[in-house]
Amino acid sequence: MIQCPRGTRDFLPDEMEKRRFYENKLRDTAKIFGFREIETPIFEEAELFILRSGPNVLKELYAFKDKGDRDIALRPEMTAPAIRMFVNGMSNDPKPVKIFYFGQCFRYERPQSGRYREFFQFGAELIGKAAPESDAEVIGMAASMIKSLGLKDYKIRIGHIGVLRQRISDAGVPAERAAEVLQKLDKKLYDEARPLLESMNVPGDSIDDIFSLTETVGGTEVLERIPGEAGDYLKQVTGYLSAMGIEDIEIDLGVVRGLDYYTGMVFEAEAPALGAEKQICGGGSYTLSELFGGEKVFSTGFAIGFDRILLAMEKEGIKYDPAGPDAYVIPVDDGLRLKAAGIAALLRRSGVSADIDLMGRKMGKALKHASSVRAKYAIIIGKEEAGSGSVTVRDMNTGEQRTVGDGELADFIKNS
RNA sequence: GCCGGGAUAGGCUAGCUUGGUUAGACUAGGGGACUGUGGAUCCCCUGACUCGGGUUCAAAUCUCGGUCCCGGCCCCA
Repeated sequence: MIQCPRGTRDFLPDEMEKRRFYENKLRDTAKIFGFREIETPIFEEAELFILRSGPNVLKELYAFKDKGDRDIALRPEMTAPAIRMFVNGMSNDPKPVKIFYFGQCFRYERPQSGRYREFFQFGAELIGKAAPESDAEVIGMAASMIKSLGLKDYKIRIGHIGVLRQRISDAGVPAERAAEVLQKLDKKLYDEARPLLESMNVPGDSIDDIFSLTETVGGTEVLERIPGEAGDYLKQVTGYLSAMGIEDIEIDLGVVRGLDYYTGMVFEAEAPALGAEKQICGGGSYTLSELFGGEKVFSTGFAIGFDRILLAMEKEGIKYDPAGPDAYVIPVDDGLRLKAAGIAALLRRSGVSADIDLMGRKMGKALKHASSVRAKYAIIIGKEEAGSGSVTVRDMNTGEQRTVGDGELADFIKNS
């Protein structure tokens, strides 16, 4: 037997129906916010991702040479492709450009719960503006998406990478070593960060100052403790969010987010029930287009880990019930199979989902089968009714039956 | 990449400690009891020891390695 490659999954019909249902909830929310869907290739030139994330991403990239000796990589995320697309084909579109995408991404990592080698991301980018108002629009959409799925136990945290970068730079950390420091701070590894900073001749009171900044966590009231522009900026962001009715957010200047290209506001959402892989959404404002040969354009975006958020919903007991066909057509005997095929076709032409017995089952077994495929109605094609151009319709929940003329059948089912 | 725990029909499992019947049950699927009425009951059938090597008269069981899953570390764009 050949199994799925490590870290990949098959989606059986019940699972697939559920995924489509929730994907479409996310799409609907994005459209309501005025975003439009795009699609980019599943593989790109490896260079694209190296430009965005640095050469160390290579070890977790599905990268290979194609037959034309091109360096290709399966996409590990979709922000870089989206911005590449913007630079190539949308840079003169009216601003802001608001786009969203849904698709699979690939990372060569050790799989565990909520982490696959092939996984699905839903993301959006607002390109052409980075201001409190547009940042709030993006955060607000992310929050609406999570809510639209019905997830209850989650937390959204907003930070500002600019203020921390500035403080580190002011303290005398050379620019090329900032990432090292930020990485320790992201994990709140103060015991490791302190000697690191000391080795860069950062004075002790500056270190304490940096640490306390990353510990600025709480409701919007902690914004009072953030001096200067960044504090004002976040105040405005939360002001807009509040006007949009979004209050359940936390300020956390310890939200660092790994990459260099984030410039200001950053945010993430987590579902605590998921344990180690609890982050379900991450984003912020950035500039990336200039790396791909375009003009420098400020953008704000985020991505939702679709697999993880479904997992979190499952842990909360959110159930999805797959639907069955509206009608299941059963001929009473073999002489009526042609008529049954005609009735099924009639229903389908009218937009009623209709399944039909193809196994040659007898009445009893056929009804049982209709029940197990969750049909709403069984359409029984019998000799007696056939004479008068009608069929028997059985409500599979109540067991009630009535005779309906062939011509009225589709409307009868649609209107029920 | 590192540490640890697992894997028995489509699903859920018994058996493994202490090697020895035809690998058992439940569920599912197909058929029948029942020739035009389901979710009940009964009967029949289908269907599994993750893969490969080793030990042994004999391996689901002991052992080594691979694969995959799970928990944690690293990473997490």
